[in-house]
Amino acid sequence: MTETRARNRRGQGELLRAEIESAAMRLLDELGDDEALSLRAVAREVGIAATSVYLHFADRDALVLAVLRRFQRETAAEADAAEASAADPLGKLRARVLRVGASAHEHAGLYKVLHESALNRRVDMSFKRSIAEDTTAAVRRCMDAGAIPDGDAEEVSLDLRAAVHGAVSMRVNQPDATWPPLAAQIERLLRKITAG
Amino acid sequence: MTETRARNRRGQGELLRAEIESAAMRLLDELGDDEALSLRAVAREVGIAATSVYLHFADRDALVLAVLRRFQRETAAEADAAEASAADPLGKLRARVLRVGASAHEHAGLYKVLHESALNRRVDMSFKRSIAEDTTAAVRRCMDAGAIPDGDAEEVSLDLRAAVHGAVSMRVNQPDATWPPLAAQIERLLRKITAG
DNA sequence: TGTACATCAGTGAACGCGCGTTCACTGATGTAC
DNA sequence: TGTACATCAGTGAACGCGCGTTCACTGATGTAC
Repeated sequence: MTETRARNRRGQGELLRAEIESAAMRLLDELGDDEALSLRAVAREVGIAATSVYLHFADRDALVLAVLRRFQRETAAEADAAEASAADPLGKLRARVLRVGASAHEHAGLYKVLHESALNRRVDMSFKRSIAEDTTAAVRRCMDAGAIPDGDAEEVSLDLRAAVHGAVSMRVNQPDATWPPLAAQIERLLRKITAG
Repeated sequence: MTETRARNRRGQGELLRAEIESAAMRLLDELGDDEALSLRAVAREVGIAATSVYLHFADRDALVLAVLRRFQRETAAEADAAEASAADPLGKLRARVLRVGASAHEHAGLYKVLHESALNRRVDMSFKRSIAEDTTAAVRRCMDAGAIPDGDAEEVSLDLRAAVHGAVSMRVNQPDATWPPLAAQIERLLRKITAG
């Protein structure tokens, strides 16, 4: 907490940027609310002066956005990896959706900030779109392969994302209630929603 | 805004309570975030001194909770009325779910505060349960009447609520994106999720 | 090899802000006599 | 019918708080000569 932090060597100033981003990511995941994240708390966590954050980020929003972009990038990469580990199109879709759901559940706070915070009203977050598009593509491949009944891939993808988002959101927002396992519910929703 | 407000007659002090609650409800619906609601803003809206709020509410949380209880009560009543206006069990379930979805969509901010705010972590909000229970009961009546395949009513109800919550939440949190009509999506989800 | 100096990494004091809440109070009004 | 007074509805000043952000600064370090 109050331990002193060695100043970075000349030319290594960018290291602090990464430290600040990581600390903000940790705090945001705990808080689940971008407005509750204070720059001063981030600075305290890292062990620097509050003003040092401005060496690397224009303002608080810029810091939060950097964190969210990173979370989105990591989630997308995990989903791609999960998809790659399955053999057939339906297995790939299932693996992708399960992985996205699990990532969201594991990083409840970040998930909330990304999808439920007031930032969505204030700044452009179109970088979120890629996960939706990847899911739609996986649905379409299932249809093309005849693994699920043919239909409107966009529509099925939308229904699927809505259902998974809802299942995750309920658990994330009421963590103290008792819930059946998320994975089982997601598999069931996938089955029901992709059926003709 | 700054207009003067006549003091209530003796014995009519409770009238201010209702005015404060209504103003808070309006503001919360706009803000969609309980932490963004300031007592001083409520007082400004009503045209009273900030301290007057304490005549009727112990603190800010008490005011917010009063608003949420009222929103929950009104939504439940609307859902009951919608259900009553349909004839058969499946029609009743459909009417109920559509009405709950529409209420949420119409009062996006209140919906967010009720279901997505940090209040859920901090205080007891078990009064929310009744809407879930009413949905489960409606599902069970459909099963008993043979209107939908027999099965685990709790499970079907959970899936249905998750899906509807997700469909609403996406729209509420990204109001600027383009979305297909909510009602059509809810009807489709209802069909898919209640099918055996 | 020595040294002046530009640059880099980071600091600390200070600003104004709106907030929740406490406290002692004011002044109109209904009522007991 | 008149009046003293208790009660009710509401006020205004003040508190301490943590916040985002600005600004002038410091001191170590690498480098040009």
